Amino acid sequence: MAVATKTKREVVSEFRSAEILEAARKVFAKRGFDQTTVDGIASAAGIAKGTLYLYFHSKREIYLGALKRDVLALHAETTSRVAACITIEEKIKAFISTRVRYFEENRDFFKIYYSEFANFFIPLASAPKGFRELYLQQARMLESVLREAVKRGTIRKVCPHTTALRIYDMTLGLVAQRLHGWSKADVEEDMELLFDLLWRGIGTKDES
Amino acid sequence: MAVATKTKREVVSEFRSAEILEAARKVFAKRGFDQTTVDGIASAAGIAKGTLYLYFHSKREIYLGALKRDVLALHAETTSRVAACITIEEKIKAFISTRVRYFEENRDFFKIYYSEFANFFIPLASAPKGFRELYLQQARMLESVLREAVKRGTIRKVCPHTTALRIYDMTLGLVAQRLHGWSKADVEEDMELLFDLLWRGIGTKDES
Amino acid sequence: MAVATKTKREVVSEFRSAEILEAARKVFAKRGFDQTTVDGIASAAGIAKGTLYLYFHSKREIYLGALKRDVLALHAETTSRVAACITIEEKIKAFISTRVRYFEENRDFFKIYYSEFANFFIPLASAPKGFRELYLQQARMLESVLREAVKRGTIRKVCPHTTALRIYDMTLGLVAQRLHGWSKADVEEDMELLFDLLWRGIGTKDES
Amino acid sequence: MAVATKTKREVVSEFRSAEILEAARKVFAKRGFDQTTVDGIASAAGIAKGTLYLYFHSKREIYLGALKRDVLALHAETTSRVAACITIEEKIKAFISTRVRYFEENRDFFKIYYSEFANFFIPLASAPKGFRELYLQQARMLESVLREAVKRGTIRKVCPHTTALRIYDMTLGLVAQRLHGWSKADVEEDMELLFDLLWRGIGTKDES
DNA sequence: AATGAATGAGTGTTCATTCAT
DNA sequence: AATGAATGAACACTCATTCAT
Repeated sequence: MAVATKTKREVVSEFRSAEILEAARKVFAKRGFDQTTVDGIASAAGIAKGTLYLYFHSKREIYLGALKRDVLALHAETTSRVAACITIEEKIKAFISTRVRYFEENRDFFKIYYSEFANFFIPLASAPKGFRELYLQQARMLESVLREAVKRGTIRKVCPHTTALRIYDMTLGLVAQRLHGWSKADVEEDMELLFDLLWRGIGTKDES
Repeated sequence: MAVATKTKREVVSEFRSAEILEAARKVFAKRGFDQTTVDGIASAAGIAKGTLYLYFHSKREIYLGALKRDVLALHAETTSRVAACITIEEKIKAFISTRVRYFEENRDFFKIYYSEFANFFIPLASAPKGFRELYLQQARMLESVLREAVKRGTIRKVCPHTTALRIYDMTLGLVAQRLHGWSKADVEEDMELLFDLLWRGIGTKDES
Repeated sequence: MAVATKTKREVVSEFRSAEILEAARKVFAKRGFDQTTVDGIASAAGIAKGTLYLYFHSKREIYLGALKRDVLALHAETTSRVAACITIEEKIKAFISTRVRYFEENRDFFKIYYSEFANFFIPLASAPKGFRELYLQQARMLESVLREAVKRGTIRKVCPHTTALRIYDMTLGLVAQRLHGWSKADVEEDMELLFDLLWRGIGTKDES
Repeated sequence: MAVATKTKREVVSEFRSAEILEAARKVFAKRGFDQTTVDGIASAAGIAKGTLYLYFHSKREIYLGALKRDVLALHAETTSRVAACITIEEKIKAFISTRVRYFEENRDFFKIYYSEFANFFIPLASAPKGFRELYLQQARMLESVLREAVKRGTIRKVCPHTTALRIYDMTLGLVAQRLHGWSKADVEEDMELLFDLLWRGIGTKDES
């Protein structure tokens, strides 16, 4: 029973935490870290300010919490979908589409993710310690996919490291520009164009 | 003589402004807009806080001033170098190399530029009014270059708009990752790889 | 119980507000609006500066709050006491004595009231919007008393408007000079002399 | 020649001082002491801020200077005009009319004078040291006129001290209300009514 | 567990005064 | 004498965090 009680408490607690993080994500996405007030988060979450501090130790922790779950989820999903593909072509497509879709469905998350990414040189008060590494892991995963493909001769001898980073950049950039409304095409088309550019290059030699 | 005096004052004034902006750029690059204090800028510039307000009306104005000159300079230089090239190949290379070099030589500027770029969805207190448009102009310039090339058949039928944005993304990303120390190659090599990826694609068909 | 709790909170809150206003009145009376600092009010009230802002939105609001309650109380009391009298003689005496006594008992309030009154041409940052009207109301009330008396022939045909203003002036002046220590007489005597001057004039014709 | 030069300098200097004070009076009358900036005075005077400090040691000194000359002039004129009259009736009329006219013609001065008067309990940063005495002198002058009249039996046995203060109050009040636009009558009529009230009282006994 | 009142360090901006030219 | 750039203390207001209830 003690176990049951504890479990129930934990469940309730986790539920509350999740609620708070969801509210926080909205506010952080709209205002950024510095312009977001703890009061704002509290009222968005519909709870008292003091209550926040029962679940998190600081504004910074809330921020990281709001990022972390999604980052992990996104990375896990990306990794597993890429792994599930067989050909290099499919793997790259999976990488791009998983990320783009996740971001499209979680725009608030994207805004924070992207902002954080761009602010890595500016060690924000908000800056997580091991987050840099976390972001990099995805590029590394893609990198190893490319390395394997190069080794097998499935693609030409590109530098897996920099190429992975370029794909990473373009994927993020694609989502960003879509959010800005700079793209009128639908997601599928945008992703197709991105992949096409990547896969075939812009040379004239063998247009299909 | 009146002219000389006036000129002298103006020169001194402009010199001071430039000094302040240089100091401000450093601080903003290190801490970001919100975490930067006016006191911090003042002491970095080696002047009293009140003196700042003789040259700028607000922290925001200092920030924009710190961005604006370089943004305009970068854009002007990019545009003129691209225009000076004849072939599409050279034009794209010029676009990439001008920007990458400028950023490499003005790292503080890059940090602010990139951060501002990534925070466009988050209308920061610092957010300039027409800055979004300014950034976009560069992509548009590149876009028209691509459109022309497509029309002439110099490159295959890519979408000029999205392709331009991709190039923009990758260029910024390249610099960002170099600043992070994620690239051990020298700039030339990194740019070459980027251009190569862009130009030839990652397909195996005609490796040289 | 919910009601009780709410009431308790409200009571505490109102108590705090009142405490703050009382402290504020002292400080404003001693230093005037501009020379009073919010820190000064806070420390006079024995609370932290931030706490002030839980009860008032701005220094100005504190200032107005410190004035308003007493202004309303004074005006209400004056009006009701005057109304309770029957003869014009009693009414005027009531007007004078109510005001003089209230001010004598609330000297800090008087200083602010008087200062505000004298600064009506100088639209202070502190200047309330409808306060001018509020002050004027009292003169108008007295004016209508005088008008009625003139109509009934109880007093001679004076101009009710200007006479009311003169009485208003002299009443304020009396208190002011007493506060300055320019009068050695007791309040009753001072008021009696004022009324006497008013009522009989300074002519020699029918000295009693 | 040395004398001449010095004199010339002094003349120029006094001329500048006067110009500054005139400009200062306008600004102080419009904004009050605290809300007036030295910059504001300088630009109203059409000179550089630093130049002000060649003629005055502080903002406070400018303020006092802006008051002092007029106060002395007003007091001198009042005293001389009252002295020039023979009957008590004329003397009182002269007291009132001299002051009212001076104020009507120097409204900026009045605003400062009145404001300062009302702020005597609030020892403003602006508060002059011997100014209190200066204001009081006028009342005392009038007081001795009244005392003499009482002694001679020209007026009834009023308390000269308090009566003088009442006349002082009403005179100031009259001007104040005129400036507020609360009086539609012309100056002469307003003064006549004031004197009439004073002289005959509001009793019904001997209406004329 | 939940609250929200209380705190006080921190910030952008103003402005009287000084001083080198 | 005249200037106006430079100064830095001062101030209103905010907000992350704490804690008594």
